[in-house]
Amino acid sequence: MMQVQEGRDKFIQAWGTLGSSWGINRTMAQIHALLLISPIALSTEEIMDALGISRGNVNMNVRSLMDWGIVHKELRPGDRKEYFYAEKDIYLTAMKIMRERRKRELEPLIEIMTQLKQVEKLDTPEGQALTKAVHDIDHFAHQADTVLTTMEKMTSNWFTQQFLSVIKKIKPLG
Amino acid sequence: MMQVQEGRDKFIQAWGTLGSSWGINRTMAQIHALLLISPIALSTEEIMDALGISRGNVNMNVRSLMDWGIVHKELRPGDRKEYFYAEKDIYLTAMKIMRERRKRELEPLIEIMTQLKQVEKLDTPEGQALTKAVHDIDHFAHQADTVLTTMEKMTSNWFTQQFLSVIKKIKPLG
DNA sequence: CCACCATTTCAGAAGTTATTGAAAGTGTAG
DNA sequence: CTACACTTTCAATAACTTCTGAAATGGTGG
Repeated sequence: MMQVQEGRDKFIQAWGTLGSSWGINRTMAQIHALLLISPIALSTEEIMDALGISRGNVNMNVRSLMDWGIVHKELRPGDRKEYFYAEKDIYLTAMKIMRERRKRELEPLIEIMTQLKQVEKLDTPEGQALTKAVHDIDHFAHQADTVLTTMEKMTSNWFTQQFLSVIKKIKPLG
Repeated sequence: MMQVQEGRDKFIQAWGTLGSSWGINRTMAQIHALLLISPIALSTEEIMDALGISRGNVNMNVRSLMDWGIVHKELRPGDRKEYFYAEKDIYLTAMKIMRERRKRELEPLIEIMTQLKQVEKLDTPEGQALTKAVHDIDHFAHQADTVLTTMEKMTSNWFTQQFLSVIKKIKPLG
């Protein structure tokens, strides 16, 4: 049977590979994996040691992960160091990644298509083919945007409801 | 008002940029864009000239696009050259890309998680955190797989129906 | 305001991926 | 079988991305 240490290594390695096949860099994905399976928040040094990478590298990638909103900083009283931990809810994590990609990729695409709709409408085959492609992609992008935005809202509702149901369980005591 | 030539260039450039932010390489995306807005199938040489890239590069990337099933080969009688054209239905294109990514990314992920479920279940915080992460990701991956597979089936049904409705319009004559 | 500890930045090094172009391979017509 | 017209491969190299580590910056307690 596989030992925990071996499992952790495999997990980190697998997540890194998956990350790079999405546009995410290997190290960023590995740091994310490490934090995901760490029960406690880790310092920069601990991440450096665990993955054998430099201080600068950890800093840069941890910052990106925080930009994506899937890793957070923890400050401990009487300690100047920063400790990092990952969002542990995998659905929420996936949703945040989707949200970020929608913003970074879909929105610019829609913007460019809007510009391209300004192309002079010529009745040449070339002109028509371009106009059709732009129209179709614009339409598609808007639909995709709607679907993803709806999913985002559903998730945040679901999240809010979970949160409220937890609150309800506590409140009756007061 | 923007001219057609300027529009084509912008379109190709935009698609290339988008492609690279997804894991697709720039040139592959640009060739796809070029074929998408070309009313006729293009030869290797025509693609080389239009994008200013080498023969080998065109060959490799056109082949990848055909692997994804979004570009096809056309043979003209009495001509030894191969001509390439893109699938013009943007929804079908998107679906084929999804299908391919599901196969290439989600399936390997599920496989690795299945392996990792074999990790010895220890009651240490480390062991528990790993077990939870593996379980959650496995569950999520299966759900995502189901959603995407369902979408694939819906599209192929929709496609079949479109196809059948075209057939129906023709058949009554026979 | 200084000393200290931690974070951030960034230029150069290392590593990775894409591209070229020429050589090898393929298949067909004569 | 050979010449030809194309396609495919692949080693060298170019382009790009990531990583390092040391220096600059930031912020806190004394």
